[in-house]
Amino acid sequence: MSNGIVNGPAGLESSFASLGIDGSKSAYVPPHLRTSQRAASSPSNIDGSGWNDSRTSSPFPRSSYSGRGNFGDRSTNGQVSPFGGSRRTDSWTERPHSSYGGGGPRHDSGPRESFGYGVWRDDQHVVGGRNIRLEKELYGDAEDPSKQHTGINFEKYDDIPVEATGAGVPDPVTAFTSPPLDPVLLENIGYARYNTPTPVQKYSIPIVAAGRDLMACAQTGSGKTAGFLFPILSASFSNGPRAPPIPIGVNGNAYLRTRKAYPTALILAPTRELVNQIHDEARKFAYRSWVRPAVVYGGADINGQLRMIERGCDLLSATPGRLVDLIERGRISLANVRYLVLDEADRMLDMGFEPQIRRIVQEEDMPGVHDRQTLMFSATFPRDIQMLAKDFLKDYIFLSVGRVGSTSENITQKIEYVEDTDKRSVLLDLLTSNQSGLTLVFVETKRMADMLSDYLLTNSFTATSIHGDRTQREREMALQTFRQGRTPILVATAVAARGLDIPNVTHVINYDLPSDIDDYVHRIGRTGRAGNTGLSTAFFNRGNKNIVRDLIDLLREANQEIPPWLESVAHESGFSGGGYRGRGARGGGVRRGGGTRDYRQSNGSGHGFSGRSASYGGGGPHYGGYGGGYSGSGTNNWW
DNA sequence: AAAAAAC
Repeated sequence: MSNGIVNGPAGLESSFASLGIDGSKSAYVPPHLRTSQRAASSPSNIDGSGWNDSRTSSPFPRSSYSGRGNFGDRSTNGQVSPFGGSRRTDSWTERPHSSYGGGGPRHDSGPRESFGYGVWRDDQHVVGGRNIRLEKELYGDAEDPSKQHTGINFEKYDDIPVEATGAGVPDPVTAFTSPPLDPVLLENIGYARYNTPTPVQKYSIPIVAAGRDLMACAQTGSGKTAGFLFPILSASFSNGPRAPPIPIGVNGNAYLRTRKAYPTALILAPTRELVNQIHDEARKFAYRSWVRPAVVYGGADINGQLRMIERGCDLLSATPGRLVDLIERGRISLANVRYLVLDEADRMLDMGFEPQIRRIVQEEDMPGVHDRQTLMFSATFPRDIQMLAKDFLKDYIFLSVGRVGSTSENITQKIEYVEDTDKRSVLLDLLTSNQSGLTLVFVETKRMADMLSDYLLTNSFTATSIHGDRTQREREMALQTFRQGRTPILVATAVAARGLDIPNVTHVINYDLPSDIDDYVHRIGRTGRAGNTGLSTAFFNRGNKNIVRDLIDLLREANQEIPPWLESVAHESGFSGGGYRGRGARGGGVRRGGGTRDYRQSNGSGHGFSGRSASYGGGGPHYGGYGGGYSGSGTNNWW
């Protein structure tokens, strides 16, 4: 597999095209020359300063401030809207980017600039016309590997065990149809070439549509991002924004009073790269609608982000710190939030993040738990985290969904005994023997990430690194060149462990094992994506004793070979509950018999859950037999 | 002890 090394990435080429550079004839740009051009085309360059901002570039559109639709650009809207979706607009979209130049937000949008963007006006959804240039940017070409996706065209869907518990679980849908999905969203789903809903989507769409809260266990690769974006966007398209909380027109014009954005949906995630990834998805599915997706995170120029949210901020993806900053500055209000999503929720609620989340959700102006819908997603959901999470949820449905093709089938997990002093040379051996696909190497410290990537470069391996001490620009560059196969080896700290959806990662190497088994689960989840196989290799030595019990349990669950020496180490470290047990509060075995379970289902919880969680095996034809406990499924070694 | 996340 070429990894796209040979064929220049389409995104880069199109950026070159807009620069007047013929990218197609010089696919390779030496690293030392790459920076300025690449920086300009970086998908996360959100400084908004002109043409080079590929993600927010074009057409920028109407503000979603408190008064959206009540004043201001009404005349422009009027000119755009009548064309609806049927009118071809190619000629308009071929304008050179330079017409937007000069930087800064544009408030004087002319009619043609609104193609691709709709508005909410007079209590109606006025859908924007098509914008072919934007479509190419959002959806790429079918052949472009860097735009490929999870969640398409896999027959294995029907084999995946699903368990939904809670009172009154709605029947799953079996296809993308309208209803229940908004027709505009359906068109966007078509543009993105998603054909069939994944299991998590089959359930999340009706659950969210029914107004229910949700706690969902699902791996990256199971389509969970679309799992929350689809129902949220669908309902938003139909219902429009909430009325601004600030009385308009005390003096006839609230316009001047506030530059505050009032997002309808807020999505929180633990790393900057992850919110970026979510934002990219949101842009695809919000196309032509009134919903303006926005993204804010630290480490990047805040002024560019301010300009971006001025141009519209209806569905906001954010890391917690920067969001709090913007709230303090009075530029974002959460008063209009209808939907709150915590992605990688177990991380968001663990010790490091929980206070910030609590502040955002409970101590700012966000509507209370009964006046919003709250959705949580994660690949792992320890019991203690479930207990914490219920503070933010109301009568929720717990959904547990496997991956496309069980993880045990897709990922071969190897454990090698390697002393610290030998790790480097063993790594070189591994890399030499494994040449196709992308390799992700996890280390425990930022310092080690630097040292190791430097060592690999010295030994003629094209590697780069990503960790929290690198600048945001460097981080995004590393991720981008990795995705494109230009640097097919990425040395990473835990920053890259969760959620990142990178096609073609064929090998995950745990150069240093994490001390928490859930972290291990997240890390190896970067490979073995839908329809592909993946290899995971871990270097183990006596310094990793703390994880040995959980690791053996996990390997056994996944039907993996367990090296005899590993059992020995486990024996050495003793059986009695002395083994490391994570956060202590998790019940029983770590993998809990084949899936993370709704803690409300276990006996003795004494929480008084009413309505006896109705274990649900799915009403659709494909889900028979997957009721509580997965007892009916043949292969159920997933988690 | 380390990593992540705001300036």
